[in-house]
Amino acid sequence: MCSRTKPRSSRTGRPRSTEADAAILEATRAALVELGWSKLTMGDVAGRAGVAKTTLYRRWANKNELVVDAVAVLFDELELPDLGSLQADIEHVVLQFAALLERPETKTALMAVVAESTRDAPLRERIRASIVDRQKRLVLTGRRRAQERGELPADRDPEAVDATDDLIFDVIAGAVVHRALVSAEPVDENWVARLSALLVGGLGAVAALG
Amino acid sequence: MCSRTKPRSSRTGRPRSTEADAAILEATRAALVELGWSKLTMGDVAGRAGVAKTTLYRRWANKNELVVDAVAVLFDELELPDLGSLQADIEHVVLQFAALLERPETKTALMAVVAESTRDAPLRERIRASIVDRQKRLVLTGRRRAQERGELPADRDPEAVDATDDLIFDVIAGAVVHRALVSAEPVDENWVARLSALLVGGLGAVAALG
DNA sequence: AGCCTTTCGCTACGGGTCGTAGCGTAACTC
DNA sequence: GAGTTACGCTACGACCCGTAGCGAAAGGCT
Repeated sequence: MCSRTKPRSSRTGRPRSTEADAAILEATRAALVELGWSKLTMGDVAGRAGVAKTTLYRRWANKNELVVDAVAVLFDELELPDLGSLQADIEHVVLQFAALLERPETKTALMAVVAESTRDAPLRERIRASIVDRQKRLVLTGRRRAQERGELPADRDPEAVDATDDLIFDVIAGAVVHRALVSAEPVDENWVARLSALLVGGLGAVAALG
Repeated sequence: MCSRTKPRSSRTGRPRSTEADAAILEATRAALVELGWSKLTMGDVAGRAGVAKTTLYRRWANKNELVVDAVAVLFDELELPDLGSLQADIEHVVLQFAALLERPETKTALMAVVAESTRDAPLRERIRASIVDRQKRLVLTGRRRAQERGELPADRDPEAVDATDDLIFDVIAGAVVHRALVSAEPVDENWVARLSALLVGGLGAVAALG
């Protein structure tokens, strides 16, 4: 980020209103809660934010990118405190992620923008940078801690480690999303306990693959 | 299905054209491939199918339900041949499911209708009945076969069995979808081998929870 | 201060899609 | 043949999109 000669407001002229930025993103989340993704319109968001519609289009090219930015900040809440065991860490982060998916803003927006991203590479990259990578970092630190505790063996083949990290990430995030949005059933302690038991029990078998 | 007094074409009057049904669903899939979910319009589908727009609205209330029906038939391809071991069965069905998700019709449509279903209970039920349950059945038969082979212990607590079936379903389907659509990386033999190893290795730990 | 540049709110617009209504015609049942 | 329903077609109001043009506001630069 900020890699190309820092064109921050291009140095001259009237600067972008940061209050407008915040108001627009806040209005977008409010509109997502009330209307949902499909009925959200740019004009409605502009009205809520007390801003002209043209001001939205100066900042975001379309509804998809606006919604990604509006929802991305919610994923800053995700943290991974050290609870002393791999299983406890997993259960904590899964419950956190599930709580995030229960919020109406994310519930209606996340799948929608992912669906759009299948035909829009820039959008896919934006989602990856502002949402997906932020979650994936949790997997890396969780594994590192488990290795420091001796719950997992130290790294041997770095490629295998990366592949396993990718797998665990897709399994955890995918399972929670599928449970919450497709099966539409609660992510409660019972379910989380089973999922974490599956992961902790299965990680040894995966590591044995080398 | 057909539970309420079988109103099949209500007995009198001109019957619905089954050719039109097929043409519309086929046209919907073609439009999904060419245009994707967001740019697909009812008028365009009607034109492709050689049918008036009003004919579409007599059958489907909106774009969501039409697309669900158009995509649902693709999930009939999913089968679970007995390959002799739980791990082989898992790997086969995962590769099948991944191939289905690689098709542009399903890739663009599946996440979109799931996103819509978060605010549309009838749509959610339609997806469950015509797509989700069809996949879930594979998990049940896979488990049953593994038990018959002795790879998994016989049932004790039926509630625990149901909970584990639900978990396995969400983990497999969720992981594949997340890998294919969110991470946007290939579901290849390497990845599938790791996933199935994780599942087979972890199932014992889950069963121990009772 | 004055000039330049950019953003702002506002209005208006053409283009497109939605979902429905109304019509005359076609197809099937009794 | 009479009754009923589906069909194709056209037209329509309503809505949303994304942009253009305007004068005014808010900064930087000399």
